[in-house]
Amino acid sequence: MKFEILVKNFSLRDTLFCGQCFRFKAVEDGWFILFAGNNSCYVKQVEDSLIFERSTVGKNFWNNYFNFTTNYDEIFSFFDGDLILEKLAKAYRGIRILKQDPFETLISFIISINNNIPRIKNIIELLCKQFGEKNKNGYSFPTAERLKRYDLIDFNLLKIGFRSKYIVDAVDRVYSKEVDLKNLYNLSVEKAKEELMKIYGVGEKVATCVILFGYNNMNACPVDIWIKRALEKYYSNGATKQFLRCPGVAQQLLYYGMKNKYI
DNA sequence: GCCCAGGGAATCG
DNA sequence: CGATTCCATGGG
Repeated sequence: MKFEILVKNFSLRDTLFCGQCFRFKAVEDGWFILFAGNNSCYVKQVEDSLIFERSTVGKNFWNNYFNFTTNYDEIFSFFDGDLILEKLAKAYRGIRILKQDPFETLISFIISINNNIPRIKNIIELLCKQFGEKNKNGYSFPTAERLKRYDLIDFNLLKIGFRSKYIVDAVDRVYSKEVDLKNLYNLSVEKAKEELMKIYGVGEKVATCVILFGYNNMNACPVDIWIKRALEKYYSNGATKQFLRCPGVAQQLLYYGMKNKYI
C-alpha cells in the first residue's frame, strides 16, 4: 500500500533515533524501513509530508502508531518556564512518543538491560529473523505463542547472554496470562509496574519503558544512566512542576539531549 | 587489559 | 533500607 500523511512540527529522524524503538533501518535517499509488531513499511519524510510505500497495513495504523492525533504543540508548551526543557522542546519538537506493541516493547527492553543500542538492534533483528514470520519487507516480531516453542539454548545462540532466562520467564508469564498485557491499558503507572515486575528480570526501568512506549502512559518516567546524569546535573533540587506535567516526554527530551551532548 | 552500555537479582551490613 | 557484586557480550 502506498499513501501519504500530512504532518506538522514532526521529525521522523528524531522520533526514530531518540532511543524509544529499535526496528528501523535507514536505506537510501532518506527512506527508512520501519517495523512495528507484524506490520512494516518504507517511510520517508519530505517537509510536512510523510510518504509511505510497501506498507503492509493502511494509514490508520501508522496514524495511531506515530501518535498524530495527540496535540504535541500543547505538550511541549507545558515546559515553558523550565529553561532546560524549553531549550530541548525547541530543538526536538518533532519527537513523538510512539505507540508500540506492548509485548514487543517488553522483550525489546529486556534485551536492552546493561546493553548498548547497536547491539540491542542487532539482537532484536536476529530474534525476528529466527523466530518471526516472513512478510514482504522482512520479518514480524515473534508473538509469545511462537517464542513459547523455544528455550534458553535457542536464545543463547543469538548472544542474548544472561538476559535469555528473563525472556523465557516473560514469555511464560505472558503466554499463560499470569501477566495479561491486554489488561494494562489505562492503569496507573504504579499498578502496571506491579504487574510487569512479576516477570523475572523486569525491574523499575524496564517496566517504566514498557508503560511509556507500549501503553503511551505519559506519567511513566524511565530512569537509565543518562537520565540519572541529567537529573544530577539539572534537577538536583528535584523535578520542576513543568517536568511533572509530562514526565514521559520530558524524560525523552533529556535522554536525547544528553546523548547528543546538546545539554 | 580497561570501561561502558536505555539494569536487575542476590547478597550483605 | 542502601551499597556492592555478578551477570554476557561487543565496541571503543
